[in-house]
Amino acid sequence: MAPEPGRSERICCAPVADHALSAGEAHDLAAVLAALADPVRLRIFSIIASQEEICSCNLEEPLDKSQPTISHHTRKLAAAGLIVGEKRGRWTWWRAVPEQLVALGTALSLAEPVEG
Amino acid sequence: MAPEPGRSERICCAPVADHALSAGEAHDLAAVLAALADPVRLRIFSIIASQEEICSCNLEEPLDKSQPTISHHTRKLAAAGLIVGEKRGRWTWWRAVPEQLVALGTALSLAEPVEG
DNA sequence: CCATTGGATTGACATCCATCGATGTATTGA
DNA sequence: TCAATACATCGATGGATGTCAATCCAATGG
Repeated sequence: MAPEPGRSERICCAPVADHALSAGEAHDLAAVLAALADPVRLRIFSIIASQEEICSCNLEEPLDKSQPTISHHTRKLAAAGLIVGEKRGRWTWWRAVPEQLVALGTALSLAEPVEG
Repeated sequence: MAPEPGRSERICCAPVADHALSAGEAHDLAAVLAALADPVRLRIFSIIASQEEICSCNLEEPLDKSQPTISHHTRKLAAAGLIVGEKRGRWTWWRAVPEQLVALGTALSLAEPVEG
């Protein structure tokens, strides 16, 4: 389901404010942040994450977006490792990946208050 | 220094995965995420946040970007409430706003593991 | 085998955005 | 007053992105 299954989008453990990020670190972290930096994707993710699992057919109506648009956004969220989809019968069921979200929160957290 | 000083970009305490975000909540949160969803801005922020304070003149060289580009990015980070600038003499000194980063991390963290 | 349905893909379009050269503005120092 | 400097702003440009209509594909059910 994910377009790039082998691609490692795992976020490293280093908090943003701990040291100056390298170009590579910034690139990887920005990719995951970009996946959430859209109101529609953020709502899609919150709907998926706040439930056990949900199929795409239940996303169009509350978000008032077309089916291709929903498909486009779920694809991006999956590519970022934030959700995973499983095709059962005719429907695709989406689940959130809590580990990736927690890793993102950790990466953004201050290691310790900047000593002033 | 911040282009929209009165604009409230403060992130609410509600984690993304706790409930389905409203359009307004998603809009506000996505705006802050978008500010960090760029490799150059992420590196700028990490440089600023990992030091006490720093002036813009020390950002161009390590990032290999032009002065207008750096100014453009610092403006966006400031608009998102992630950094604040203070003009002292000829230089503008930038400091990170830890509260906003912590608030972002909180908003993204899982409130509690989804009960299966 | 065929109609239906969930949903991915394609193509097109409009918009946003990162980037930089050129220029403007304010401050410093001579 | 004038040159130099730090930085903001403007205008242009190329690339990325959100959106949807049209289409294609796969699975279901008759």
